[in-house]
Amino acid sequence: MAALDRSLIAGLGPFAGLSPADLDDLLQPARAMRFAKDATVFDQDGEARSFFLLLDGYVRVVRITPDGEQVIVRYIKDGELFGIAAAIGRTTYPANAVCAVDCVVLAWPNERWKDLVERFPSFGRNTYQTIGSRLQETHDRMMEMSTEQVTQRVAHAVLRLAHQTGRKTAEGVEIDFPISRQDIAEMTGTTLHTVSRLLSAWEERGVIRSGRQKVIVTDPHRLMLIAENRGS
Amino acid sequence: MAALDRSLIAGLGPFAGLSPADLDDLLQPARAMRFAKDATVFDQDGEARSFFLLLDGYVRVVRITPDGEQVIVRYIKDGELFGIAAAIGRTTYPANAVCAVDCVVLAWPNERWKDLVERFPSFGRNTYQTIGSRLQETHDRMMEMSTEQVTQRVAHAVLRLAHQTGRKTAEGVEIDFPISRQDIAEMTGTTLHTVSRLLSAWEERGVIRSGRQKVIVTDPHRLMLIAENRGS
DNA sequence: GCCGGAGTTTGAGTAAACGCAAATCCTGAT
DNA sequence: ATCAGGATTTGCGTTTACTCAAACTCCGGC
Repeated sequence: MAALDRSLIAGLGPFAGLSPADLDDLLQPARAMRFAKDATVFDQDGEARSFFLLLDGYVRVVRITPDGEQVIVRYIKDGELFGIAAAIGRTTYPANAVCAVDCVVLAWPNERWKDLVERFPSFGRNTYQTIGSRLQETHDRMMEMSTEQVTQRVAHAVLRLAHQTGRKTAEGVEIDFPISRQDIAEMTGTTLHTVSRLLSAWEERGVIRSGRQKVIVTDPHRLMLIAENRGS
Repeated sequence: MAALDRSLIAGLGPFAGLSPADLDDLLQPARAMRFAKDATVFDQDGEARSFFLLLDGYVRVVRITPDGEQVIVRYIKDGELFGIAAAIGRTTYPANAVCAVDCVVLAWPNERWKDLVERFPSFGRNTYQTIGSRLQETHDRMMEMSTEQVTQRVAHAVLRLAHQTGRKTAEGVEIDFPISRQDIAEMTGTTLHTVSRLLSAWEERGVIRSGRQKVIVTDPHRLMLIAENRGS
């Protein structure tokens, strides 16, 4: 196997502040892998053997309830670490990771975690910061679930997706991967029917354009007003 | 000021695996503080100057929404760290910390965080593990909020409190600090009215005994069935 | 012992969102 | 070009839990 090139990961958040030589060292134990759309990178409760960096694509992190319902925890975009159970002392993965599109992934064996963090402290710090901001985000979503009604939650979710993974087009900001009504429902704790009704109403009023597994936000400001419960 | 005695923290989870000498070192920069019931240890968005260990009492971690609603994120019990913004690279506290009863707290200046973690790596590992399990717990609650209805959420919350902070009495397991219907509502994303109706119904059926700011679980098994949506 | 106020209970009406059902649309595969 | 199946839309009845309102209870302080 040819060595991986350091340019793959140079400049990515988790590796900020590392020298070219460090990057080479860090890449040494990593393996590159490809996954087709809808393939799972790891399974909930499966033994955590590796931690991952998403080089290209989008990964959906999904938890399954005891009675089979799905909840989408977050979307991972390229440049982000995921499956970092090792960092917090877990031995199994807490959720499924499913590719929303074809993906390219780097995988490190979990045994190397301790070693790598010791040799590259800034990598450790960056990773813990990532975990911290995810904890923060999760709290934010928990607050939304507690205090907002469905309309606002869906508006917030769409705005968040557009902001984090949006791609500018002629019509507006388009969410950069295929996303169904069902997906949005699983992010916001509602049903695909309700999501469909909301999106239809917003399209009516020119706030978004949408189609099969596609959402384009054409009037972010208006959508923000809806999210804040201050707009039509 | 007299030096703090290492027996204060010996045996607590965050300090597992440290020698008596290490404990003394660790305590060196710490200050003990007392807070009366309802006093706030730190404020949401306030500059994070310290991180804390709860020596005695119970602390409620509360987030306030932009329009003033409160959401109880978690309860801290004695022996737990809290306000560890520094560990995840934050400079402000993400929530309020309010004493549910009179409390005794140790506070370390945030500047010492990096230093302490470097000198006592096991302390760092334990702390990150704590953060990890809180992330986990938060995800669990988010799933509950997404997929369960109010009855089950309240049942789960009461069970969790009884389990984590319960005190055995003649009648059953009593939650160890004063907790109002309003508090339970703010933990589960509902209203005090609905909580009151549920508790009354459960008391009717002998599952709990309750009073002013007091809840005793007399039939945990039955309550668990309710939480799983498999019981009356 | 009395009083004030926070905490709690309970009722009635209402609104939000779900569940079910059926029709339609769209896309990728053949 | 056709077709099958997933995705979406939409209507309708129902349920859940909220809101508003009012009464009640109990504890702590004077």
